[in-house]
Amino acid sequence: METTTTISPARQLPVLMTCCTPTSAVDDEAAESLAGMFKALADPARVKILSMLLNADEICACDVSAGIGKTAGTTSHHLKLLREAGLIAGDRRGTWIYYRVVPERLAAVRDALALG
Amino acid sequence: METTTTISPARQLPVLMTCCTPTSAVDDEAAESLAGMFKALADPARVKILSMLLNADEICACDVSAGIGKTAGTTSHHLKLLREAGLIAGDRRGTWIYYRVVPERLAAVRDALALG
DNA sequence: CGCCTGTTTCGACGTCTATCTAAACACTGA
DNA sequence: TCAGTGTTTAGATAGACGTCGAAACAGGCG
Repeated sequence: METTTTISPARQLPVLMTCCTPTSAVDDEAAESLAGMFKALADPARVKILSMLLNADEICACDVSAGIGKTAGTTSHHLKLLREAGLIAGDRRGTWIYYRVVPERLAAVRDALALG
Repeated sequence: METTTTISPARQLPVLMTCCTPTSAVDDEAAESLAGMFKALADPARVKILSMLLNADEICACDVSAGIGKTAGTTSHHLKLLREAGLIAGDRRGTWIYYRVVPERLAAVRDALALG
């Protein structure tokens, strides 16, 4: 066992970086939280939903099911996961529910991958 | 069933966008591929590994196990997943294997989340 | 060559996840 | 109020995933 790490401050970033220790970089809670956001995106159906939301400012939930080719129940399940991850938000207007992305939240995920 | 989507060209992006259809935005293969990259990041242990790699230019595989607090077998498993996703690359130099991130690949994931 | 250490693979186990059907809930409109 | 449509939840099932211990493999070193 030998530690042979090279520190590169220029590559450090605020989200995935905590300090300068070569071994452990993020604490357990941060890793868990970050992994949770990635997990919310780790499904083709949810990627499709997100891409629909990125192409249109907002979409009716009634269109999502057909858009991803899944049952209404399954679609509701995926929307719930994305909602719970804070990546999308929906509000009911009369009969239908309209969903839209939460840009700040999406930016947070993106920034975690920044290379400085 | 009624389609009530609003198109916003300014928000369209090259990765998650294919055309202007409000329902389906990315094809199945693209969604699958993108979801696969997110899945590779959808675990606290792998997030930690990536953050270690972002803080240091390269790290010895022998340090990863202690860094994430997992068995050698489990650590090898996670490194393999990250390697197969193309997010990290490792080369053997003598006794040890040194890993480093693949910036272009990481940037690809990041760009998929771009809001334009 | 044989030993040692680092790394990977294997087999197994428990948990989580995606998916469906069917039932329950929410809201609108007559 | 009731009927109809959109949405969510419940129950069930099949598959994927994380984890471990132990065995197998690989490369230095005496």
